[in-house]
Amino acid sequence: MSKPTPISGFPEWTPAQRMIEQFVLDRIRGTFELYGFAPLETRSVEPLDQLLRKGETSKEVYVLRRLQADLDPAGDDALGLHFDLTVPFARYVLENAGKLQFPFRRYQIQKVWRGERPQEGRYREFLQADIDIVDRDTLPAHYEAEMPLVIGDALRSLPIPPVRIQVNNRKICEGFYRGIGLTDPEAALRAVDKLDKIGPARVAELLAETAGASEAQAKACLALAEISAPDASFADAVRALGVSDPLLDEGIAELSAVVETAAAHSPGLCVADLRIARGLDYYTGTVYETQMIGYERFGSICSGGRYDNLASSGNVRFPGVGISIGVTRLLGLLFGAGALSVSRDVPTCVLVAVTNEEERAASNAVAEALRSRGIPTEVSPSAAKFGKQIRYAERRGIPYVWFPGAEGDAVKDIRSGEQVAAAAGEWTPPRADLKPLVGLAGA
RNA sequence: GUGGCUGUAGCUCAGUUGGCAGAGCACCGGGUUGUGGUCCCGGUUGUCGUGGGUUCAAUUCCCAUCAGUCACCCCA
Repeated sequence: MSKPTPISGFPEWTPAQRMIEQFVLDRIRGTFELYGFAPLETRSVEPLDQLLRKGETSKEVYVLRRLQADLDPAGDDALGLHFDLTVPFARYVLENAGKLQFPFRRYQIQKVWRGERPQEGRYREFLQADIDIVDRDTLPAHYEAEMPLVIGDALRSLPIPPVRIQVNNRKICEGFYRGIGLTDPEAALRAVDKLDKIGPARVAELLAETAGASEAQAKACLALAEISAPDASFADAVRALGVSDPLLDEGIAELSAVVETAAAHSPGLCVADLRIARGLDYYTGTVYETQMIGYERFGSICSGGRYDNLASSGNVRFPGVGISIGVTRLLGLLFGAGALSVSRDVPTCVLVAVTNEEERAASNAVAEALRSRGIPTEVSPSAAKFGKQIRYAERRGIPYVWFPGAEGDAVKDIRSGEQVAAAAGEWTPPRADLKPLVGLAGA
C-alpha cells in the first residue's frame, strides 16, 4: 500500500498541538459558561435546502449521501454538512421552541465544513466556538453590546497575542447608501471591504463598476469607510458627512451603545470601524470582526453579528445575535508562526522507573498511589539503564522520574537534577507541574 | 471552483547542464556495569510527493495527479 497523504484543507495536529487546542477549548468553554451560556451540540448535517436558504448557490456545501444511493444526490431532501453553527442553531430553536426558555443563551463548539480552496488559516474542516442569544419576537440591543465582552474575556484568557474587535452596524451602511441614492448596497459593501487590500482609488473604481456609483457617491462611501474610532465619536464623523436616513440613525445609536459598553468593560478592546461590514449575508445589525495584533493579514479569527430573519415560523420570529471564534484558524496561524509552546508532549507528570522486570509490580504500585491522588503517571516501558529511562522522560518533557528502592523511594526533577527521598502516598509535585504548561512562545 | 509558485532524510535545506543522492540538526549505539542533558567516537536515516511518458539510463526533461502556499471567490 502506498503511503497515505494529507487531504487538502483537513488539518490534523500533533499530540502536543492537540493538547494546546484542548487547553484553549477548556478556557473558552469556561468563559462562555461564566457568562451563563448553556452547552448545545447539533447534528452535523442539515437538509440542503435549509443550508442554502439564505445564501446564493455560491455556498460551498458538502453533500452527504450513501455510496449506493439512488441518483439525484442534490435533491430537496439531500443532506449537507453544516458550514457554520448559526444556521443549525436557528433550526434547532424553531424545532425546540416549546422546550426552551427565552431569551436563550447557548454556546456550541463544533466542526464546520466549507468546500473552499484552502490556504494558511483557511480550511475545509475547522472548529468554531460559537455563542448566540436569541429571543422571541424582539431582541434587546444590549445583547449586541454583550458579545464583545464575552469574546474579549475568552480571548484574553488564552496564550495568544492581544486582539482588537472591530465593530460596525449594517444599518449604518445600508442607511447611508440609501441616503446617498445607491441601489446595490451588497455590491458597495463588497467593494468597500477591499479598502485595506487595494486602496481607495481602486475601491472607487470598483464602486463605479459593480455598484453603479457616481464619483460623488463613491467618494461618500469611502469617506464613511474611513471612519474609525475607539468610542462614540465616530457618530460625529458620520453626521459630518451630511447624509440623513432613519436606518442610519438607528445604526448609529446601536453602534454607539456597543462601543461605549465595551470601552467601559475593557478600554481599547473594541473599535468602531465602518469599513468592516461583510461576513455572512444574514446579518442585519451589529457585525463583528476580530484581528490578532501582529497577524492582521490573516483575517478575522472571530466574527459574528445580529440576525433578525434567520429563524421564523408563521408569525413567530426569533431574532438573535452571535459570534464565533475560529479556533482552527487561530491555532493554525499561531502553530505556523511557532508562537505556541507546551511544556511537554504528553500529560504524564511522573515516570516511574523500573529497576528490573521482576520488580515491575513495585513500580506499578507507586504509579497507582500517585494516580489515586490525581498525579498523571506512567511506568517506564522497559527496565533499561536508568540513563535511558530518564532520557525517555526527557524526550517527552516529563518533569519527574521516580526511582523505587529497597531502602525507600526517590524522585528526581530532571530539569534541575535535584533528587529527594519521597513516599508515593505523600509526595506531590508543585501545582504548576501537574499539567502541561501552555504558553505564548518567548513570553 | 479558476489561475500562479513550490514539493529532495523526522526538521532546515544543498545537489545532479540526465549516469547507482548530500550537509547541519534530530535519531540510534559506544565511551559511562544501572541516574539523562555537555563532550568524543561510530552508525542509520530517503520508493528525490505519486502515477505515466521520452531515453541505453530520469530525482533531473514532458504530461497528469496529489499536497502546500499565494491571488481571485468566499470567509472562521
